[in-house]
Amino acid sequence: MKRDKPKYKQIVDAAVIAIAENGYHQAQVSKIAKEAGVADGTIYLYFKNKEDILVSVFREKMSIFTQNLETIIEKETTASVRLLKMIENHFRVLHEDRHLAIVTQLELRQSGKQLRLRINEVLREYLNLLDGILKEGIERKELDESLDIRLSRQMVFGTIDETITSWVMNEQKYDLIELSPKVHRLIMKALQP
Amino acid sequence: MKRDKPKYKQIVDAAVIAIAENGYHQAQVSKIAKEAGVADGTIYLYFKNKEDILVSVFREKMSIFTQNLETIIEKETTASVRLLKMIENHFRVLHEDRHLAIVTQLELRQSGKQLRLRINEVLREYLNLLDGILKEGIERKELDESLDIRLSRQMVFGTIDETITSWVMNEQKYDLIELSPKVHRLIMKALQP
Amino acid sequence: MKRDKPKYKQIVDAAVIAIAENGYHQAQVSKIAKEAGVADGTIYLYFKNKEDILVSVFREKMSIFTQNLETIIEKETTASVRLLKMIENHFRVLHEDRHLAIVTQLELRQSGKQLRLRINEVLREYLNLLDGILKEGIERKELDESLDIRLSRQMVFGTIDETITSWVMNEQKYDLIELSPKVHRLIMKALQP
Amino acid sequence: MKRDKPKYKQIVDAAVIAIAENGYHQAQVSKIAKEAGVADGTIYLYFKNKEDILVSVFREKMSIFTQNLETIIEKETTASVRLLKMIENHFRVLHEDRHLAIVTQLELRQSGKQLRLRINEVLREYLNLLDGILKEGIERKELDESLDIRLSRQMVFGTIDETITSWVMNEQKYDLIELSPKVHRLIMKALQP
DNA sequence: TATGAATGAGCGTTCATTCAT
DNA sequence: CATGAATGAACGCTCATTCAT
Repeated sequence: MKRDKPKYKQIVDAAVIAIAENGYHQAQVSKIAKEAGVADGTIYLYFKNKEDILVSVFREKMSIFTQNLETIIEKETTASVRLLKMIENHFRVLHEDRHLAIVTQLELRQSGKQLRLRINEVLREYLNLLDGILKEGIERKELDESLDIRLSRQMVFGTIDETITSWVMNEQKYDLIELSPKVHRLIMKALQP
Repeated sequence: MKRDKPKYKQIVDAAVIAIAENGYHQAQVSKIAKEAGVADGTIYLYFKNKEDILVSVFREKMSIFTQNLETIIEKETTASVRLLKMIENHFRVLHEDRHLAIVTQLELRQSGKQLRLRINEVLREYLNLLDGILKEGIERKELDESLDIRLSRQMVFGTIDETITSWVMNEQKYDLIELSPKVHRLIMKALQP
Repeated sequence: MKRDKPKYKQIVDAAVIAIAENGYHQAQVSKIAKEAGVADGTIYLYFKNKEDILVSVFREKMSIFTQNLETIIEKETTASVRLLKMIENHFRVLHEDRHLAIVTQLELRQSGKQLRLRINEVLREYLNLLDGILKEGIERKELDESLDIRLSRQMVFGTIDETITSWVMNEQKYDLIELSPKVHRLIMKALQP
Repeated sequence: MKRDKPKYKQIVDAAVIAIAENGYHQAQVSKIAKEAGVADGTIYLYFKNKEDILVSVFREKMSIFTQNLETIIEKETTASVRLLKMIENHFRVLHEDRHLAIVTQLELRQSGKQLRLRINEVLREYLNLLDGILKEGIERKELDESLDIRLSRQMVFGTIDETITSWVMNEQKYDLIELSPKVHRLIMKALQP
């Protein structure tokens, strides 16, 4: 409820760790509380219920991607570079936070339908930015004007998502970031005029 | 354990319906048993535990995709047509079985890490066939020889998967099958020399 | 749900003992289950929830009073004797079951409003029989015809109830049954023409 | 602990309102504090614990009945008139304070055994005055000399209490005060020589 | 084989009370 | 005196699994 108090972020971060280390279904509220160094009851001063913690985790962390992407769109002008930076950003953030990668790619997807829907609302914002990049790219003739926006977005996001999930499932053995140019090249080939 | 007895398939089919109609977390063993028309205890004569039912659901249903894809590879010779037929097949099977679509795209993903790993083993077989198509296409110069197989596979599967999930989440409002040529065209652009 | 199975009565009786010995708020479901010699979960095969156990306790036990009173009304013909037998019956049943007396007079009254209302529905049946005795007594000129039925019923039941509660609160030190004629005489004086 | 400070009465009054409006089990300390316009912690400067608040509520409010009854005994001389005035007083006070009526007749009875015993101590004072009226009435031959004091008291109080509870449960739909003469007449018939 | 009654471990949430400020 | 953020113990209920018949 009080999202600016330090304890709020403290609990969100603890939740990421607890879920990553124990799995979604084994991340009991008491474990999150212990990880955060607060009492069980304290959780409920900052969150309505357990689902609220999980949505908050997603919203707080997803905002990193969204904010970075907004900055990228401001700084860069071509669709191609914007997409490259977007991929790099997406890969880098998750590469640098193993726990977060596990949580977003594997654990949070185990949530029930209700939670999934609320998570998708948050994701929508990120995808809207991606749509914007694609639309502007088409207007500027940088991208193939016969492209279907929705389908293109699904390809871009689906490819990125599948690449990361594969990497997480392989226990993050290889370097994800250096895949960026290859992924970018593949995607651009599909999108170019 | 006895996978050929009719009751085995009966329970697997009941599980698909129970999960699709109630959601993963509300598909209790007793509901599956009732849907199958057997007693709760009977389930355990055919399956080791609940997870075993779910893995079996995935294996039995995934084999439809795999078998169809094997036939496609036999009949068709070019990578492009094979991929088109593969997309069409994938879309058609799920378009014709609403329950199965919901289960594979949404519900089964809510399972724990252990189950997901076992499901991925089953999926591997399908992806291996896809890898084969890509490899042969490259050898025959039909596809860009600089392609990274894993990355390409992730793009193809990621795009297909994301497209279907979007469709399911939109309550299957539009026609999935007629998206096939557009998805195929997009993918081929990325893969072509 | 299955009220005729022996385990149903077993649990109801266990609940009376558990509540009498521990108090309403300390009679956890697990204590009732232990007292009944069944597992916690078994309770829920026979009762919808904890409230359902408590309503059942009251209904099952109250039916003793109601059935006895019906027999008394059949056998006896005058209002005076019927009331005497009713008082004797009420006192005797609770005198012979210390636990039940504690539960009905003290513990069950601690229940929430919802439960209280449901308990009152059960009690209504008993009070309706009492109303019948009073009405018939008035018609036969055995009782004062200027009596207000509701008020008279409240006096009769209020006096009986208060007498028993006092006895329970005094730790059942004196003999309740032998109070019957005195209570009867007092009540009859008020009701007689 | 400081019962004369204004904040003490402020909290007691807030408790009556909070309990009447929310029910006994939903009248959390925090709600009482809010209703009283003080912080949760402040409650504990004036009361030992929650039970102490509730006993105080009963003691403070019961003193109204007791004081009025003492005045009545001083002013009136016959047992019959004293009882009539007592009934009228009891009915009037609760008729004029809906919240208090709900709290004393319904909500406060949901308290645990410990609290009920302490409440009964407070009630004893009132009942002692009633006993005095009855004893003096018998000595003066206004009442039947064969009466058992305790039993008579139980009848008088039981009838009054049951009448009020019925009225509260019927959502205070009819006029309670005008029942006084009828209740008085019924009781006097039982007590008269 | 098939049954289904019985089991019991496991967990999200509430709320009276405390105590540092 | 007053505050209100923090505490943590306590409990009803579910459901996968077993086993006597």
